[in-house]
Amino acid sequence: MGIADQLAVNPLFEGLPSEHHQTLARIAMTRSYQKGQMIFAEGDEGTGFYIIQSGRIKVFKISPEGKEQIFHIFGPGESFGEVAVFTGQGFPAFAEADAQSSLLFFPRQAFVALIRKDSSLALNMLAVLSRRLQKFSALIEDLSLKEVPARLAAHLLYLCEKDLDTNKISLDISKGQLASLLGTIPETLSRIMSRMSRQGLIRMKGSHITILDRQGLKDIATEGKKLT
Amino acid sequence: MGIADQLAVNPLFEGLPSEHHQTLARIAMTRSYQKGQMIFAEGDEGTGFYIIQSGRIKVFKISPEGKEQIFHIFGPGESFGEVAVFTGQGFPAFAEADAQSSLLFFPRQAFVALIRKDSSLALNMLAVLSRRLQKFSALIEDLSLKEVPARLAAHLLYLCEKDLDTNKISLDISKGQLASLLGTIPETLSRIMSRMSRQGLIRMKGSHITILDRQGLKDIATEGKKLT
DNA sequence: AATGTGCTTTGACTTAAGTCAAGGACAGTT
DNA sequence: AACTGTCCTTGACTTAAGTCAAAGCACATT
Repeated sequence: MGIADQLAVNPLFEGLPSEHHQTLARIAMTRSYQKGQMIFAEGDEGTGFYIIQSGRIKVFKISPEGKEQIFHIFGPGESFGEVAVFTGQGFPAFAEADAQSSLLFFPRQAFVALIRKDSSLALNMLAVLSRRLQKFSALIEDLSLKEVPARLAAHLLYLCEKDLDTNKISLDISKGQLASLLGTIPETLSRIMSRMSRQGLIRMKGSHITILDRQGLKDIATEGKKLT
Repeated sequence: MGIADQLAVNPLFEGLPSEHHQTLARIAMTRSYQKGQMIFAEGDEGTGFYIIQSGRIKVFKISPEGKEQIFHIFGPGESFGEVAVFTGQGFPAFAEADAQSSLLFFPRQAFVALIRKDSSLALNMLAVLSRRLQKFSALIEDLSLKEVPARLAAHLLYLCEKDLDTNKISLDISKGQLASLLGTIPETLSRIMSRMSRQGLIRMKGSHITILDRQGLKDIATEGKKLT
């Protein structure tokens, strides 16, 4: 499948005339990264943004003490680094390959020129950023208003929605990373997971989790119900 | 000053041809709100967005227990509620007038039609949303990676940047609201402020704060230095 | 000046979650 | 099968920040 065909099915570019997909494919540059390799650092000049062809990218910040908060882990088809393109300031966070990854890089100038010409592209980009803003709102809400058990419960239910009708989840990230994604540390996550197991809310076996009591989790996630 | 003239100096609309300001002024509707009046609730359908002519708007979320996290307090010239326009989903938070306010409401359909025609408007909107995303990133970072003293120190320095060269700040919101903005509660904020006073970092007199040791605050805000 | 109402501060206490340190479990390699 | 490194779990302890309750203050109104 050519690059233009990949772009045609991407939410950012869907609905655009196919000659625009051609143009986009021409300005895009393919870049490969090893697991653990840094893509950009916080403060780096935002010379463009990325779309993931394959692999997985972790976007995060680091505290002075070295603790890391993962903002999001992006997978194939998703884009990141757009914000710096439009603010003209540096990247607001770090990005690192979480697995061997292949990315498409869109240079800023060329992309902005395109967006100027095609207002559908602009609206698609507005939709993508707006949705991200919503995600961030939810994360802020969780971090400041909810305790770790609630955040975990919400996250498990979220993961479960993807492959609905089954109650089995297989984590595709390490528990340490999950902890960072939830704004906590591995020890705390581990303790809370065993409490949830003991209470019959979930069953855990390595990276496989089965949800046993959906309602129970929902109560903890949204109703402020406590986990004993 | 007519509405079109106000719009011409708004970051969202600057640089646009003046006939577009006319058009925008035609589709905008003026709405007034009393202090404490709700503008929209979380989940409400996003039928448009707002620009503040005068007054002050608080955008926030509420936990099941009733605790509130303020996302942002917007003042004259700023816009809010855009996200729902582009995601097509409901508003992700509550908005309430924090003072008697006069707003301009831009209905979704008409505004999207305009954005379709004018790519500069689209790019301005992208810049506004991107900057908001950056702000949110910073808030997430603070909430998960930093303690309350660091958040307060950063906020004081931020307030101070606005009216530079003087070290005096006069809070235009209550300390309770400041606490909520920082993701904490009034009691905790109060204690930390008196610790900062005792250490000679700030002087406090009602809602007037003087920064005595800028570097000291900076160390706490960014270097993970502790407040004894 | 007196009263009341809504912030703000302070004190004593509780609690969620982080730190430090020690074992386990597990996967891949030799 | 034994080894090695990494990740996960558990336990004992510390700490930041939240809760509850009681003053204290300040400002507006009568």
